[in-house]
Amino acid sequence: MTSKQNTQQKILDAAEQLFSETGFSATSLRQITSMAEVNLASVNYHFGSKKELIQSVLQRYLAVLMPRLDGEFSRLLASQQPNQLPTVLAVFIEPLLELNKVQHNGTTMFLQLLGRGYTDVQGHLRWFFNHHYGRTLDKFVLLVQQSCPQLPASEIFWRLHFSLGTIVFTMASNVALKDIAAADFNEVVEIDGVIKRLIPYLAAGIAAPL
Amino acid sequence: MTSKQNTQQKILDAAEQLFSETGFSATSLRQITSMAEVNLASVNYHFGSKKELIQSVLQRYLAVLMPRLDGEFSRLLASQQPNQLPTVLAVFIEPLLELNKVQHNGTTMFLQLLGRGYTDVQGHLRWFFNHHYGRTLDKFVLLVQQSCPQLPASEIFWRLHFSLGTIVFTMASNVALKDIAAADFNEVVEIDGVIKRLIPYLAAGIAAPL
DNA sequence: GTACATTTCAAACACTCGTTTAAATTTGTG
DNA sequence: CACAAATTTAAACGAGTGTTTGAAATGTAC
Repeated sequence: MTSKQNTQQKILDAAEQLFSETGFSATSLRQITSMAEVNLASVNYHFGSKKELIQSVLQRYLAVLMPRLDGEFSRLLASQQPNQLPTVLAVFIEPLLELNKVQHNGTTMFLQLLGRGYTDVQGHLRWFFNHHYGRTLDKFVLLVQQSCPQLPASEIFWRLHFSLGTIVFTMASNVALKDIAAADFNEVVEIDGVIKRLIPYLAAGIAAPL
Repeated sequence: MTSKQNTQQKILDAAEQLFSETGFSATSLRQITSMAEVNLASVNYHFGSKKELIQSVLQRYLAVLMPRLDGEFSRLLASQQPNQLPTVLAVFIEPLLELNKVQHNGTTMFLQLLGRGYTDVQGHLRWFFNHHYGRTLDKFVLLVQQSCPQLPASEIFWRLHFSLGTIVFTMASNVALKDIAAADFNEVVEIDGVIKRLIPYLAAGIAAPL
């Protein structure tokens, strides 16, 4: 029993690291099992298929993150007056940073994985996410609409998708961007720094005058 | 001679469509040559390798786009006083729209390809782009710096990459977004309309207070 | 029309991929 | 200890990948 847990965990750990570095489809099961020091066939034995392994890797983060997010959103929605947009964004982003206390490099890896999910394999992952966590996302959209009453809903729709593009793209190319920043500006940037830079940028864009 | 031109062109056309739809590495040479109705080996004969084919596909757009951009940037730089940020962005985006007059779906495909270049194969494409068009890009960064003298160069670096994410992601999911907007808001949006919406959003984000 | 260069073509190469199989091993239980 | 269930293991499978090869076909120039 301990060895089963051990094998599954070792596979998940290696997979999440390689997936976030190289992407889902570019990472082979042989790379994963080699890094995890387990047998190749154990992925199919424990998870069924590579597809299900990908979902399991994401699920480990989402199971921690989404209930927290849902709670925070409900809390903000309960307040009588509309919330400030930077507050809404911060409440969205803080549980992301909390992931670091659960797992080493949690936020970085999860957001890179999320970005990979959009750019790599769109199909089954998007369905998986919407099916399980669509309700929570609706709450967030409602919060933003309350913060920007001057904007029509359609404009908010577009601007939230613009923002999603920024987040996904930034996290998917996270490592490359950090390297360039280090080379060009002698900057050492951690994920927290990137996210802190992201909030004022997104808030200004979403609330921009028409 | 005509058949050689024909084969190369047919390969480039099929490759650019499949690359933008599926990504570089997920698209096989057999898919490309099958769609182009040419022999498998002709890719290696005419382009050398898949890697060089990818670069040729991008080069066909860049050869049209970058000289135009370079000219516009030089023109703006020649003016004595700094330019307004929305002006700089508009000058950057308008040549992108010009691509549509050169090739069918030019802008959409090119930006999707650009996005793939960042998320798929980082290595040789980034080198290729910087090596050939780094000077032009520097002019654009300089223009933005002149428009936002209060921002440090490193902050502008990050915000420009945030903006690139928005552009790439929006264009990559262009079709899906237009469908959702039409269904949810009874909006009929063309690519020009999306880009017009982008400019105030990006300008506000880039110029956001620190 | 012959000679030469260019281009096309089918076939094979060497390799990697995710998955399956069946035997060997470890583990839990009566 | 013995039996059965769970797990690990090495090997192979079939399919797909980019690339190479050498002969056939086509085009060009004398």
